[in-house]
Amino acid sequence: MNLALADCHRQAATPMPHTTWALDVEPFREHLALARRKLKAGDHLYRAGQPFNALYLVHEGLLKSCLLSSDGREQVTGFRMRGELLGVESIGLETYGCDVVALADTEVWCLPYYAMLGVCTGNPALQSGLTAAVASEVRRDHGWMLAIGTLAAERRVAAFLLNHAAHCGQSQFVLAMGRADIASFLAVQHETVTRALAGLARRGLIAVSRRQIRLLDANALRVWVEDGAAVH
Amino acid sequence: MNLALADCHRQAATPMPHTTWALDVEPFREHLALARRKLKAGDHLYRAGQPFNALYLVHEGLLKSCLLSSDGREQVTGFRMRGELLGVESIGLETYGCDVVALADTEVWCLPYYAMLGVCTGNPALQSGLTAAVASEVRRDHGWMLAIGTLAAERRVAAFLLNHAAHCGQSQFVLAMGRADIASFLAVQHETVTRALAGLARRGLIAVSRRQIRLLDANALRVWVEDGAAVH
DNA sequence: CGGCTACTTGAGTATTCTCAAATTGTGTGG
DNA sequence: CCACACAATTTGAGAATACTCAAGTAGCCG
Repeated sequence: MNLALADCHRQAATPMPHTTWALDVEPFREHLALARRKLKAGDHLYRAGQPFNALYLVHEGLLKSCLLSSDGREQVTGFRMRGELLGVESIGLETYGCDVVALADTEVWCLPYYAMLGVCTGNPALQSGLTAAVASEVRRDHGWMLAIGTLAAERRVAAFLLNHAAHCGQSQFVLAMGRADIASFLAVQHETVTRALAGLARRGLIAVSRRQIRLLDANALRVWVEDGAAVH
Repeated sequence: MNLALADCHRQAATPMPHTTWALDVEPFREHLALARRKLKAGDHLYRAGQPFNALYLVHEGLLKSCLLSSDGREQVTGFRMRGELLGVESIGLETYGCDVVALADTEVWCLPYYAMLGVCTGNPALQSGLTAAVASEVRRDHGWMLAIGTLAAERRVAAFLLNHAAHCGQSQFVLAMGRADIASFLAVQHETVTRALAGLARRGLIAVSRRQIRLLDANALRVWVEDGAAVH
């Protein structure tokens, strides 16, 4: 059963679209007490090196996951919003493999991993669903590899906005992440993100004011992204 | 139990290092007849759109997986060699989500997915191991996102070579993939790969002749890659 | 109202891309 | 076994994108 029904307190100001949940937690809820955890912008959900013991399902807010290499390089590997899973990258490790930081006020549901596995025993569909959820992370990452490998900076930013709009279910939204986070994720510099947004606005495809974004014509934007690739 | 023991016919010319298997197939072998499949360079293991029904464990050879977008952009999302799993990105889908092509003469073991799930029922450790294998794919992808997002072209190529050498367990090897495949994977142009290899050779870090590569000093190479990142 | 951080903008530079051509290696047929 | 066609790789030169550094602006928090 989808959890969207549980979400009956949404505010009129922000019409909540139907949420697609990465994982159906109801079967687990029957056996486990799912703790909630609230975070403020800047708080860490977990850090690389801490004992891995739980996955998290985002109920509200936005988080980023960051990978830090031994020599100090840093990479934002993804953003997660309502309905998405966190921590799957660390399954099979003893400690978390990256940092996850809230970018806005956030609430997550804790899914104690080993307890989950216990519930899965005797219910193959559950574990299989978990495996599928992890696999979909792989596909998501491959999708971004495609974007980063084949699109110029301005089109990457456009693809990012389109993706964000699709997740929000809205063409107008406020980016909780800063330019630097978007830049890291898209493998460009933060000034380049700024200029890309300005460029998209100049083309009449979007309206930008700081973190407030509005897609003026999402379809035209998508066509423009794909057109650039066709020029060969 | 590790399958490396089964590999007792290796040729003297190519000393086979201890193979780390992405998945322990012995428990499955007890219940399933694991078919083998041989491919020649250029053959497809599977194509996007074909019914998803099996994972594959590479026993010998090398393959690439490619993602093709609706508007014609193409991206190599990874290379897989002995011991590595293929098809995990398609778990949860009805059809495979990308193309996988052999880059050399290759042999894979077929792991019929739904039969595997059957075997996993009643053996939680097995399914949990499969989930962990998928999760490690996520980590691998994040590692490459880090490299692509934070390293200049020449250093990306160096990182690629170091990774390849580590997988082979040798500092001298023949790349089965062409410059274009490496280029797509690393998000640069194929001429850039050529120039990067020439540059690394000029620095005395490697020796290159077509696809024959030799790391003259793997440690120095690694230090050089990480040094470039430290300049900030 | 400071002081701070995030964002924007500009100018010059550097890396990488693009396009073209030359070279090398490979496989095939004579 | 050689000649030839083809594919992959290399190299060069100029152009373009994106980066770097620096300065200025704007919003936010205390």
